[in-house]
Parts: sequence; structure tokens; C-alpha cells
Amino acid sequence: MPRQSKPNAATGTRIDEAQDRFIATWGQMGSAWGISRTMAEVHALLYISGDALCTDDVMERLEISRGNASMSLRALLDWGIITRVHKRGDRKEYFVAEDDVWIMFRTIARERKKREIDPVIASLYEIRDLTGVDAKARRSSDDDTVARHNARLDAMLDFIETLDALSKSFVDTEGVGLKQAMSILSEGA
Amino acid sequence: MPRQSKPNAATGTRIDEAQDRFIATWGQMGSAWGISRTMAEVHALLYISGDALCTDDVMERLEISRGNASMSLRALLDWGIITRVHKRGDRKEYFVAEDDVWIMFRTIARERKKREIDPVIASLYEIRDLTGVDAKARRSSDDDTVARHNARLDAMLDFIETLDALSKSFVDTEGVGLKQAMSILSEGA
DNA sequence: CACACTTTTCAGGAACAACTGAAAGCCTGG
DNA sequence: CCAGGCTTTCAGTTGTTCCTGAAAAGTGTG
Repeated sequence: MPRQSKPNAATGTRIDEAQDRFIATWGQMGSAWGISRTMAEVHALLYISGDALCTDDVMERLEISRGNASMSLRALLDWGIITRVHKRGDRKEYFVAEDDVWIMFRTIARERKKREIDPVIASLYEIRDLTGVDAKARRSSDDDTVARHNARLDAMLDFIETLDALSKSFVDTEGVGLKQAMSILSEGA
Repeated sequence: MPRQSKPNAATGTRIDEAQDRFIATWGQMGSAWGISRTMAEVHALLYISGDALCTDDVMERLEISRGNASMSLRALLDWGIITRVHKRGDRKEYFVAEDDVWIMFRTIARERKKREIDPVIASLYEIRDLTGVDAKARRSSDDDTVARHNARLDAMLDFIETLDALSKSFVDTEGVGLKQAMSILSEGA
């Protein structure tokens, strides 16, 4: 199945097959981690091709509708892992993926933390407050149950706070960053 | 909405509300990370209650069907984050959640790595082979495209291998473990 | 300022995942 | 080796998410 009408007709299929498989793999992984398959695929396409592609390129290559392509590109922009590019004398918008994988990862991690972890932490503290400080006002027969409940909740909070702190050192723009953290860790092991 | 018919009628509602909210929060988070909501909820219930519960307890508390409860418990067993418990003179099976959050996390991480990361790595290497060593046999006009493609693929592989190695030091049973790794990291920062 | 081109939105439909409930399977004690 | 209680399975249903295509909104040009 020939895909591109570019000059590299001979080996084009080979590259295209590799790209297709990369895209498929990435899409699968995405959906295992709560990212819509198409969105992951669009990102994979932009990443692996390295080119600036427009909506129509994406539509054609992935055989998806205009609406879907537009939505996915928009979402990727919101996540901050692709950027708009303009070409002179062309009114279309083109998109390129961040090509430094480490930066990409940091961006995703930061975003997911903001969207998914922080709200959970907030909720857990609220829940804690339901059975928290005013424990004395409770009938002693239930103290035990409440205490056990609080202990478990606290263990969870403690754990998540630790992960949270850890993620900061990975994610913060000016922090050591994951790459360096990695080398520290591997020395320690 | 009264839930339990246990002795702690007075404060029971307070605890139950806290449990319900914990369960809901956990369920939400689960679904953001590719785990079915119910499965996460069942786990949350077992974790926060700390008791050994049987299928009927779970069904009643979460208002789900027997089939669903059975499936979810079975899946949690497969993941290794809950265990069966038998009570003397009772033919029912009871279940308890791992109560050490750190162990729980390690177990989940190990399992997800095995199920989701390792296959991706294998795929990426296969894809690499499509455009790999036999590059000389290619027409020179495409060398550039192929080279760029391979560079991007390699960058990704390199990245994932690094994460993979990092995760080993967190996850391995005998390794330093996440808790200790954390302290190493926070010193370094 | 109207037109041609591009992007965004969104209602409806398709595809997929999750859940139910009843029936079949499996123990264990008698 | 059957009876009763418990667990698992699975076909059918429900519910959700994702995708499409066409219409609306936006944008710059002649």
C-alpha cells in the first residue's frame, strides 16, 4: 500500500512500514495509559516523521476525519508536546513534535500531575478532614475503627506526597531533571 | 443513606462517607490511568476498610453484580495486590488488600512494566531492525530520511531503556526500593 | 468587505468496554 | 457420591468513549 507521492518511491515503503508500526505501537501504549489511541498516534506520526505536517497530511496518513485530526492536534497543543509552525506563502498551519524525548516526558509528567495527581491529593485531604482532628468528640467504642481508617488514609497520603516530591525533582524546569537524577540513582544502586 | 448494619450506628455514617469518598476518588484516578473504575473501587474498599471482605460484602457495599465483583476480585488477585483469606468454619472466601502502600506500588509497577512496557520495547527493537544495519544497501538519495528516522527511533529507545533501568532499581524486590531511592534523590537535589 | 480557504465545533452514530444475571462448575461435608 | 453453598463464566445488555461529517466560525487577501 503506497502512501507517499514523494520522490523516495523505492525505499519509501520500508520507511513507511517502520513508521506505521511505530505509530501503532505508540497508539497501543497510549491507550493502556489513559490517552486516546488517535491522539497518541498523531503524536507518534509527528515525532517519527520529524516533519512539519498539516491537518490534511495527518488525515491522509492516519485515515481519520478532519474533525478528529483537528481535535487531536488541538489536544496535543494543550499538552504542550507539539507546536504550531507557519510556512511562508501558505495559509495552512503546520505542526511539529518536540524532538527532545526528555523534554517531552517532563512536559507530559508535569501536565498529568497537574490534571490528575493534584486533584487527588486535594480530595484525600478533604476526606481526612471528615474523620480528623475532632476525633475526641467521638464515642470511644468507635475510636478504634476511626483510628485504623485514619492510619490507612495517612499512609496513602504520605506515600502520594513522597511521590509528588520525587516527581518535582524530575519535572521542575530548573531541577536536576530526570536524566541527571537517573545517574545519581544508578550510582547509589 | 445508611450502609452498614454493624454496631457503630452513630459514627458509622461519618466513616462510611469518608470511605465512600475515598473509593470514589480512587476509582476516578484509576480510570485516568487505564484501570477499570470498578476494579479500582473494589481495591479502594478493601484497602480503606482494612477488613477481610467476601464477595457479598463487596457486592452490597459497592452495589455491583456478583459477576462483576467476582471478575474484579479475580483481576486484583492476578495483579497481586489483594490476597485470599479463609475463616474457620466459613466456606466463603475473604479478601484483604496489601496494606503496605510501598509494596503495593512496587507490585503494580512491576506488573505494568511486564504487561505494557516490555512489549513496547520489544516492538521498538523490531521496528529498528526494519531500517537498521542493512542501510548501506539503500539508494543514497534516501539515506538522509532513513538516518533521521533511525535517529529519532534511537532517541526513543534510549529514553525508554533508561526509564526501564530506573524502574528496576525501584521495583526489584532486593533493590534499594523506592523509599530509599527517594532519600538518595532528595539529598542530591 | 466579500470571498476563498482553513480550522473548530458538535450532534449523531459506530465501536468498544463494562456490567448484569442466570446457568454451569466446583468444592466439601455428610 | 449427592446436596448445598460458593465461585466462575459468559451471552446479552447497557453505558461510555471515540469518531465522523457537515455546518459554523475564523482569517487573511484581493
